[in-house]
Amino acid sequence: METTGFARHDHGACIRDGVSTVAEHCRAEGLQFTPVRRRVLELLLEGHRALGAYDILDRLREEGLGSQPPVAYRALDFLVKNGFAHKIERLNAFVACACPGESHMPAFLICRKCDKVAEAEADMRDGKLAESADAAGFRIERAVVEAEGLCPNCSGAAA
Amino acid sequence: METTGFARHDHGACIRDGVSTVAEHCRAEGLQFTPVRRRVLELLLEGHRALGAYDILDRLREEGLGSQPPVAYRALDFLVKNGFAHKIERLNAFVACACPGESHMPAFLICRKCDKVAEAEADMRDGKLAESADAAGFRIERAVVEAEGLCPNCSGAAA
DNA sequence: TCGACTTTGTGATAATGTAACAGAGGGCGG
DNA sequence: CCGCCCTCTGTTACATTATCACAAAGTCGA
Repeated sequence: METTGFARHDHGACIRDGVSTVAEHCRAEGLQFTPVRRRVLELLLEGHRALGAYDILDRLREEGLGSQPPVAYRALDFLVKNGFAHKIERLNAFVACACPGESHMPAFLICRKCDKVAEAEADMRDGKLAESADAAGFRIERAVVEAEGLCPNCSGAAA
Repeated sequence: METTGFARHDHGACIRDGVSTVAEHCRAEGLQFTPVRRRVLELLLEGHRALGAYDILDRLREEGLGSQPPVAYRALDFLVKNGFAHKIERLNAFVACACPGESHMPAFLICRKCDKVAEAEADMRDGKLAESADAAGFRIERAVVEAEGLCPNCSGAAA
């Protein structure tokens, strides 16, 4: 999988595609893609940035879609549980998934300057960590992989 | 680096060594290894478990070493900043570093049953993630790698 | 001893996340 | 059509995690 997000691309299509892909998945699996959930996904897709739950909540409030924390958290839980979004633990924030519905071990590249987030494939089944875990008899079920640094745009502009 | 923490070992020595190694580093670098900081490190070393800031604070309070959140957070900040402890983002909790003072890219194996945490070496400079990052022109500076699963002890006992 | 600096004590508050329960709405068998 | 079940939503209250600001105390070298 390639790391989109930093590269220039047709972002309007990016949002439309993301939403429609998720909508289709929901239809296929009998999940309810309600207005709140759709709107939260759209917000997450805007900008490939991680948004805090309260940022989301503020936007929902402005739009009359809900005003209390549980509204935002429930929508986010739904998206995360079904693989349509991910939580960035380091930032206590959320991003839309780059390939919704596909089961995968996501890794994230977080730019510390512009806060954009790109998704990459981690696949802990190879590499040193897997060896260490095997050696210790540890069974990895999930993994959080979050790399922080400078994205190509910010790397050139200012070190 | 091997993943101690799950293996049986002389834990008394483990704590003593951890504390004295850090003490020495502090002397060498002119850092103040104050009673609060020392005690927090000891608490973290007890059990190879991640402790929340407020767990720490409760213990400090019992012992008359401080009663307000900033006391615990400041000691933890000191330990983390100087590489004597790490924060586990997934748990909002802290663990003592397994090899204090050495600069490294730590990874963590977190048992979801007994909550023990072992430290391993991640080294993002090889593997798929590094390739993806390179391809995207992203410069990785730090990385959070936290694997969750079952440790050897819990894996045998109950799946 | 003085002065600059670091560390600690303390109260207040911000930011993030949950529990619990009542109401709204939709599908479906009767 | 009715009533039931189930999911989703609205809302109050609260729990947990983390930071700010400022004063007091300690450390250390000149």
